[in-house]
Amino acid sequence: MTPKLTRKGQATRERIVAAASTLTFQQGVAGTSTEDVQQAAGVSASQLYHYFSDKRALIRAVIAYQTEAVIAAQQPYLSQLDSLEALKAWRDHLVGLQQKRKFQGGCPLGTLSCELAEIWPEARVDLAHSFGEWEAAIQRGLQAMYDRGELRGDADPERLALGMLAAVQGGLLLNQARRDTAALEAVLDAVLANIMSLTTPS
Amino acid sequence: MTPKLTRKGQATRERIVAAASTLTFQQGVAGTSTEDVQQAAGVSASQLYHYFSDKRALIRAVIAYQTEAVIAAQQPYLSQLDSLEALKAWRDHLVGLQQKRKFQGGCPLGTLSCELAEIWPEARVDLAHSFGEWEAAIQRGLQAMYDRGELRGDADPERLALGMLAAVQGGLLLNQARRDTAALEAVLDAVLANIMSLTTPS
DNA sequence: CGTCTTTTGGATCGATCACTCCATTCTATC
DNA sequence: GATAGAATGGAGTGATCGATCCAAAAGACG
Repeated sequence: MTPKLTRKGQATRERIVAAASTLTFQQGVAGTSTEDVQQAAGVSASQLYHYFSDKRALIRAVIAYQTEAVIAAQQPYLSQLDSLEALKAWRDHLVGLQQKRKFQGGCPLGTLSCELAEIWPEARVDLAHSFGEWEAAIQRGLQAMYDRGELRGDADPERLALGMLAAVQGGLLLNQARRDTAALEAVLDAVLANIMSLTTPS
Repeated sequence: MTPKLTRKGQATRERIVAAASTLTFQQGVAGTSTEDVQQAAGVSASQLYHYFSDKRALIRAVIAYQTEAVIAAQQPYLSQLDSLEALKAWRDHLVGLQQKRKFQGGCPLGTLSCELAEIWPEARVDLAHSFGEWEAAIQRGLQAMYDRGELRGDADPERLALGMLAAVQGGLLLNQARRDTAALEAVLDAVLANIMSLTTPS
């Protein structure tokens, strides 16, 4: 089923996915033609269709690529969500990243989901799994706090993680539309304050 | 500048905008061809281009149309945000609406923003204003609570409203991807709990 | 009724897009 | 170094889409 790939072939495939990811992040899926990808990756049409059966296969690879990229970028913060300071550091990281990006692009997964969810069921399922992985990473951090007794017994790490992820997505969406981080900060601070109210008095 | 429109012409124009709004909500802007709109509205190509200079002009009309629709749908709840019960009623309304829609489509403005923000600056500005109107409507409700002394002095209605809007957007985005309202409920409840913690003890 | 403007029908055009095809070059493995 | 499979180059194709044009019908208004 899977054709053999030489080292050179793997590199070319990777280059195509990376170029497609950058372009779709900047211009959307519909706004990125296969020719755009070819040019950005420095490959010919036959190369692109040698590694991907069609544009959809390429975009699914982009989804996987961005999922890994997003999780990897968050991991350093999420892996040691052991205190409220760590939560705030994560918050500041997100806000700072958006400022560095000049408030452009929003969340790679969020924009993909918005564009594809209703018109391509398989992509929607892929992205739901991506969000699931991200949520799980947040949840592990909160669960660690819970297990250490830093969160009250009636706190629900799973539900808090899901709400946190939703807050990030909504904040980034408005960040993109408004070209400032006020909404992102407001919603993250609201959610963080809620978590803070669920900590055990020390 | 604006050509004269007879009553019949106004009706035709309205029909085109309504059809385009429905289609773009279901399939996105890029996924909706002018021919799709023509067929759904029952008009010919010359009619569409008689009332709109190009597809962009039509989409800007769609943005205005959806903005009014969204605000109008929220208004009954937002206009009397005079208690925590009213906030919860609004929350339940949003959740119930998504269930009725089978979790499809998300927020009309949110999806438009995701798709257009980076590739069409004017649309981004339009949508930022749309979000601004929506936020203002929420803020008026919270301000009323504040003025009545139901919110503590250090509560910031403007910031709370912005965070609330972001929570709605993020919740709806994940609602669309996951096909359930768990994320929407989680983030709204977190934000509501935060507001509740800012109420004055009665 | 007459006439001027608005509205409508429908064919059509040029550009763009996803995708294909065939020939050629490279590379792994023995 | 021989050979089979993988990788590449580049022209080309059919379909779709946004947009245009000209002429005809409908409506407003004296």
